[in-house]
Amino acid sequence: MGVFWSCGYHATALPDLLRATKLSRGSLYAAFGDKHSLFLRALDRYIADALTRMDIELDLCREPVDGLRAYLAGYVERTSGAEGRRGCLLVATAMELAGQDAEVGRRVAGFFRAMEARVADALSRAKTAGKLADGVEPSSVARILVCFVEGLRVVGKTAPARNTSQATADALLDRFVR
Amino acid sequence: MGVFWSCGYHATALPDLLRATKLSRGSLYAAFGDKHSLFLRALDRYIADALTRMDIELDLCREPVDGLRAYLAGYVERTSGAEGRRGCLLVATAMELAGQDAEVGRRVAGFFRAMEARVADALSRAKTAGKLADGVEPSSVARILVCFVEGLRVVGKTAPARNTSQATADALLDRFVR
DNA sequence: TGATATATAGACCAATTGGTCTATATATTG
DNA sequence: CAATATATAGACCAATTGGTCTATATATCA
Repeated sequence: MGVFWSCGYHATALPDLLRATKLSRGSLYAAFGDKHSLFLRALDRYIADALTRMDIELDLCREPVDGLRAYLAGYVERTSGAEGRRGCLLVATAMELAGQDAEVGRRVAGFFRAMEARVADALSRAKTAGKLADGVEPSSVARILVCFVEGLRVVGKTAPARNTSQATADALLDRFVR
Repeated sequence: MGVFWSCGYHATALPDLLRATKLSRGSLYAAFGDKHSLFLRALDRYIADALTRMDIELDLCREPVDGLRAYLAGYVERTSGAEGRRGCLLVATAMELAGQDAEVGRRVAGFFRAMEARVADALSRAKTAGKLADGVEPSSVARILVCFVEGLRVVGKTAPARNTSQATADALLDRFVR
């Protein structure tokens, strides 16, 4: 997964994968079929990891607004400095392959849907707890936040300062919570 | 430019470029040096186009808030349906190359800076005109909007409906203007 | 131990990559 | 018209691509 993450699909060559998996050519093809299948497995793992992390951050037991803060803080962390420069396998894949490769496209779309649903759920809980500003619609704000964090990943490629990104995320969320 | 836009840097092969430029191999190399230089030229053109378009949308003579609405509407347009699925050369390049290729990295960072400056300027003008909500800081909101539109480009790869994206953009801007 | 299954290294393959070069056309110009 | 400059098509190149296959180790197990 790491190689695809760092280099992207096309720029990852077989020798890179052999080095990373410590497998021989034969074993790799026996285990995964081909490069594309292996990539799909890596992408699935990346997506699963991201969603379980979200589930932790937006834990149902927690104050929903605290969960959203944690969720945004996580993105700030991963999109600044060196981590930011490394980028995101999902966003890179979305841009590189989602338009042309149907199997990839489905996964990418599914991820965005799943992420949006989780954020919307947290916002709904915050709303019933009376923590949202007037006229804030969970489903709509969920879409805003998803776009925002994915945009952070893009801008993160220029390795921005953590403080700046954190302040930006705070400024955004503050318009929705009370 | 179009080929790189549709396919990305690595996935664009020489024959594609020959077909697109209607040049012979020799002429292409005589004119541009190599694939990388040609790509840089395409990227520069794409960036220049994007910035002049912004300058039109955010025209100084216009009401600044109207300008911001036009700017967002333009992104909504380009990130939904088939146009959305095609994606954005700049975002794709940011994800594919910005981390590894310094020349590309500089251009990408420069573009984000230029875009943010333009948005911040429009917001400043809106603020002095008393059109912004209380406590809205132009520089901070500019960063928010840049992240948002770049996020739109990412999510746009799944070809979302125009109405949804437009409603999302409206909901966001409405939090900042009065 | 000896027999068998599994994994390894790496030779090998056709196709494609980015890039160079030359012989031929096609304009341009005197 | 002839002479020259320019652009063309496409042969050619070494390197690399994803992928297959075989001979050799290395375990596993009776």
